[in-house]
Amino acid sequence: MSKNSKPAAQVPPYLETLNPEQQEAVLHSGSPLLILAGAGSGKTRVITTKIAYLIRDRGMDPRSILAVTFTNKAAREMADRARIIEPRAGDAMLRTFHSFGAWFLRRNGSVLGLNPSFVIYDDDDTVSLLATLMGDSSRAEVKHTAHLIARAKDYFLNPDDPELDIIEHRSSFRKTYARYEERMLQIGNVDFGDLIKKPVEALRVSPELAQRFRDRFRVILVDEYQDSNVAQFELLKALCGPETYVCVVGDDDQSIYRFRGAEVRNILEFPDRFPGTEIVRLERNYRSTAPILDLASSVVDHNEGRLGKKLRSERGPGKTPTLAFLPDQDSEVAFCAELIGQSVSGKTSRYSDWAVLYRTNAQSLGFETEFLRRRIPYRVVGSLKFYEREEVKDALALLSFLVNPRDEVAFRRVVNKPARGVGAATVDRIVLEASAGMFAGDGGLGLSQDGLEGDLAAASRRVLSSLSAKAKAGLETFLSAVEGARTLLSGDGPGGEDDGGGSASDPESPKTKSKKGGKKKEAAPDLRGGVGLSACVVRLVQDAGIAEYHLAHDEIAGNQRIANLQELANAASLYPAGEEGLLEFLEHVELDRSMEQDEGVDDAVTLITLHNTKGLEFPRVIMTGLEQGVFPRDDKKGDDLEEERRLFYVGATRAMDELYITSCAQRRLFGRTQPTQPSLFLHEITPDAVRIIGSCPYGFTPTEQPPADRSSGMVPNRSGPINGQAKRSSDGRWQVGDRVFHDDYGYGAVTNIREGDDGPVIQVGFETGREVRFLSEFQSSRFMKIQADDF
DNA sequence: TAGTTTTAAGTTTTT
DNA sequence: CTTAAAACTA
Repeated sequence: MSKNSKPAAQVPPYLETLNPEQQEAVLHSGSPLLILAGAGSGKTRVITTKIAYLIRDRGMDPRSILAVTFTNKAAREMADRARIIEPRAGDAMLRTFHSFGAWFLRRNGSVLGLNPSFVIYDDDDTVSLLATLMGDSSRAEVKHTAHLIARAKDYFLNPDDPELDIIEHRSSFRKTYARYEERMLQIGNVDFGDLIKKPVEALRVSPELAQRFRDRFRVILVDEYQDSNVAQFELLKALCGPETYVCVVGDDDQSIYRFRGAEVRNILEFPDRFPGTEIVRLERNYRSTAPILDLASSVVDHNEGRLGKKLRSERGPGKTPTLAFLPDQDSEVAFCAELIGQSVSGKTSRYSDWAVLYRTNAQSLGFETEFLRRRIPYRVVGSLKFYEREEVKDALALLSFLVNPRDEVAFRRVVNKPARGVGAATVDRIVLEASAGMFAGDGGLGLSQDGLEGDLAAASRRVLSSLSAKAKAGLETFLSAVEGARTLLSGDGPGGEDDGGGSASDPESPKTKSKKGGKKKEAAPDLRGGVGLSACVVRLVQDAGIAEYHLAHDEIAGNQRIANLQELANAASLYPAGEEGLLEFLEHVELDRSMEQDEGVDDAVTLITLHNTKGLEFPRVIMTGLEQGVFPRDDKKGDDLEEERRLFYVGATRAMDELYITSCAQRRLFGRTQPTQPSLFLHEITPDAVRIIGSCPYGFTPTEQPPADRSSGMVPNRSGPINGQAKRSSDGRWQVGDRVFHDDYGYGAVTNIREGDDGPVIQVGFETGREVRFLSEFQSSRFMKIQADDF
């Protein structure tokens, strides 16, 4: 309704399929723009089209466009879709806030004294560092403090900021925060919060830098703006000059990241902060049928303090959502499996049409084991377990230390792993020596001139001579491992050709997979080093003894540690050799942990937390665990409760055609079964917006009985056929070819048996392709022999 | 001091 | 019930 008043006539053809509001949003120019986009209103389409339009019809240089999102998934999707409309969109900068911050700091961090080869500390690393600063404090206390520091950075608060009291008023916190910052600066690494906060500081410190960026980015688009925090707002402000075109997109009803500093006021007050803002509302929902939207709205309507908007379904009537009351979580899992199984075998849907939503990651376990048992293919989204594994973190610590020898956290983690006689006392001495080197006024060696400040490798060498023989030898092993990898990394040096490490320029990784040499007790585990970086990773992991260390554990517990290390090395092979490539790899690992585990399974049910569903859609959705204490969590009230309610809204509006909600009468928590109350949100649903099945708790009236023919099948008893016959597991000996079922790995067959030190070791090949070795007569609860006809 | 056993604690949600 | 931290022993 403004300057772009007659679109239809002059609109390019690719815009004609947009509705009038969407067109207005795409064509708008001249003033800041706030797009209030309800769920399923074609928001991503508008942004991608707008990018394409700016390039194609407004003659914008793609490189002058910056679009930021909150998740890597969203960034990728946006890039893909924009490129389809306009190939040159590939040159625009489409990144997450954090990835943009890292990109920025690598190039411009020097104005703050930051070395370009910094490593990004994750939450665990910051806790480790903080622990060294907080000496006698308990682990919980350290974690809490780490959280407060992260929060402070979200709010763009420094240790000396008066407003820091909002976060924590105790003065001891200020001191700890200050010491943490100081230590971080010495180490030369950054945490997540720094990726946002430091760019703002850099832009403020250097007006020339700010001007350069304002000249470069003429257009800035922000997606999911309702989840931005104060620091991100400051970054946006700092990047914007008077000429910059700003467009933010969001939905206040979908703000679900308050807990990590998201500030809804950013979107509520955007028009005040950016004078002259125009607002476009997208209120036509193309995703869900009307009954689904009715249900979602009836709950979120209970929130106060929203901008208020009315979503209309463009799809019209549909199936009434179903609310199932179930006795316990086992029934809930069975209910979902049954529902999906019947629908798929009845050919009314595919597995990939379905998504199971839950509040906490821990809830996925039950679904995983039952789906494995029933052979329902599934995909768990966003479980970042891989990078949290001990062996993977060890390998990454080695690589981090290689890049930044001042990295105390990484050093402490791996210098004495496996045990080499370098104990805590020795490590403390080295750390002290390193920091002494920083301030040493003794001109004796001129230590602080050539970049050796805080260098733990250099400090180690300095103390070597004064150590015991054992510690000295151990430390030398470690140092030479790192040194060897450094040579391999930088010089493409000839590197030992011993172990298939291969030259870094080997064009393809040989697929000559042989059996793992089992019998021999030789030390070197069979890791293969493929191309480029991965050769370096393998070399380092082997030389430093990490591979050997974890191989020992594999034999005992039947774990996958060596395989995981191999997987990490494989991931590294995607990056070029050399320090540049290594930095890229590490940054990717820290910033994008979503493993693309689409291993061939194309038709699979999605298991996902409610938070992770943002931006996604599925034909059929099951929201589980609608009980007080689970969803919402019991201590939630006020603003926090409203946020949980929005989370409900987000979950429900993911559904296109069918929505199911489950609630259990009792649930196991910490191993104990406890009675539960139905979620508050269930009470808030308009009674006729939902069809209820199962036994209703007090306070709920069934609107309709379930169809008689189905109700029995819907809530089956726990004893499946497999369970019944499989119990007699451990009688008799194992033979090659025996069928097994394992709670974690699923179905498989014994492929090899051999005598180990502690009894027979059997090797099992699972359907997923994994080969796992198990020791003797073991954990029969997780692992059992089954009969052929069950299989 | 390293590796084991015992005890306590804990699950939000994520870049 | 599972994991991490303290406590304990060889």
